[in-house]
Amino acid sequence: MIDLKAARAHPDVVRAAVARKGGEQLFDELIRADEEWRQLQTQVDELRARTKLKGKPTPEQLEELTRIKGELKSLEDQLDRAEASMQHFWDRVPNPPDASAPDGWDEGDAEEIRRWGEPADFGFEPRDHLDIGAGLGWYDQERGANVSGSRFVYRMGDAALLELALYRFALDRLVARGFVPVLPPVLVREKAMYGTGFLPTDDVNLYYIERDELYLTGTSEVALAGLHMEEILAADDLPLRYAGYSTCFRREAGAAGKDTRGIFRVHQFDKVEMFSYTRPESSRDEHEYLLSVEEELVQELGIPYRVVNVAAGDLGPSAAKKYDIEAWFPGQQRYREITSTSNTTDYQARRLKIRFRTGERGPDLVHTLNGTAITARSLVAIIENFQQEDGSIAVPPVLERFGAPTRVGAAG
RNA sequence: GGCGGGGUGCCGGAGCGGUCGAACGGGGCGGUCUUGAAAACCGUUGGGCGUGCAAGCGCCCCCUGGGUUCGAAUCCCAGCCCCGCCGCCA
Repeated sequence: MIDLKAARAHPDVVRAAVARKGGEQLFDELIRADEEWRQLQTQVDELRARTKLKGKPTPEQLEELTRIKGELKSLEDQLDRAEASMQHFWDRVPNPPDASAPDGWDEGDAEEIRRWGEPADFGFEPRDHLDIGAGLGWYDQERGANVSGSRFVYRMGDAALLELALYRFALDRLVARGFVPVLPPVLVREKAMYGTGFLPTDDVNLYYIERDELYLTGTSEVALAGLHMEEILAADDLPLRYAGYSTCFRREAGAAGKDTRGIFRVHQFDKVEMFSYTRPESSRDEHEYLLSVEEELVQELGIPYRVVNVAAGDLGPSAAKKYDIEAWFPGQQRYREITSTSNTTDYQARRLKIRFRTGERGPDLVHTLNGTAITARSLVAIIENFQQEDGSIAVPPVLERFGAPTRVGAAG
């Protein structure tokens, strides 16, 4: 949710910002509904004040009370409806994008910030991860589809070990930086999903267990953000940094026909996710920090990549600013997203009611940020970038001590 | 799944249906005392919303949502959560 007080004080400014995400209609509706709600609120408050009596009422007072209560009843019904309407739009107006997020609406409008590393010159026709793993029994799409449907894949053999090594590697590096490692729940209640901003706008992409009224999380961001919901944190504890490892579930509605090959886009994958709670004035620095951690991890693995600043219109509802790291994928001959870090400012914190004690004034909302450390997609990048002509993979040495096989797919 | 107990402020813990946003203790903060600290003493200390430049004023909140009542933290119903015991099963 956006800052309503700021929206009332400077509607033009907020409207213009939100318009870069296509939210100007919703914003106008919100302002209109808010005015109606406030007007009714004032009326109701005044009436209620008149019903406040100490001790037993006299017969005349009783009569007066009955009259006021009748009036209150209908006014309160109106107030409830007005509030519901206001809340409806408030839930949907997106977080205003940061001024430094470029204009635009899709991937092509992202601004490239820098490149690192050189795509390898193979001297042979590079294959994609599926071709490479084919003879090695790494990825079984057919049986995955048979058991679970399309976009479900078995990862087996050395591919499984490599993946686990990658997660353990990321966790190790994050713990060394002071992140608290977490194995979070992947089934969450509606309020956690709502608070993180995936509901109500993104519900087609969520798996839902109707019987227990629980949602499967598409990222551990949900459980990590929910970890402190409805809490007032101590200022001295900030920033709080967590590293969550979990399986992620996404319906990928609207992605039909896209990236159908291999494990690039699947309904279920694993991820190590960073999540920070900060003071408002620190979130920009924290965002740069999360990006730097992501880059260090990718650099340590030696994967060539570029960093892009995602266009305002391509941000989700929660993010004010987002950096993607796009790795070079030789099998596709282009850069594709492997990690993403967002500053959601106070948007999630307001929904989740996460505040911190300021000392002077009352409690203030924290800012929350998230960033991918490693996903299975990074493994795809490794397989494709470090493939050898003989079909083996030159595994990044750092992964060995985390259980990766030293040479995989080797002919000899 | 069955039975029982319980959910009150930062924590512990009271609360005949009206004078309770809430006793008392602890903690925090400010002060007195002290060379400094401790102890002692005094004071202070929940959140949200509306309105106002502000001081302030008003409304709402004692797990959540309904209900009874002129009036509910206190009574009734439903839900959620926590604790204990039994059963079943990873």
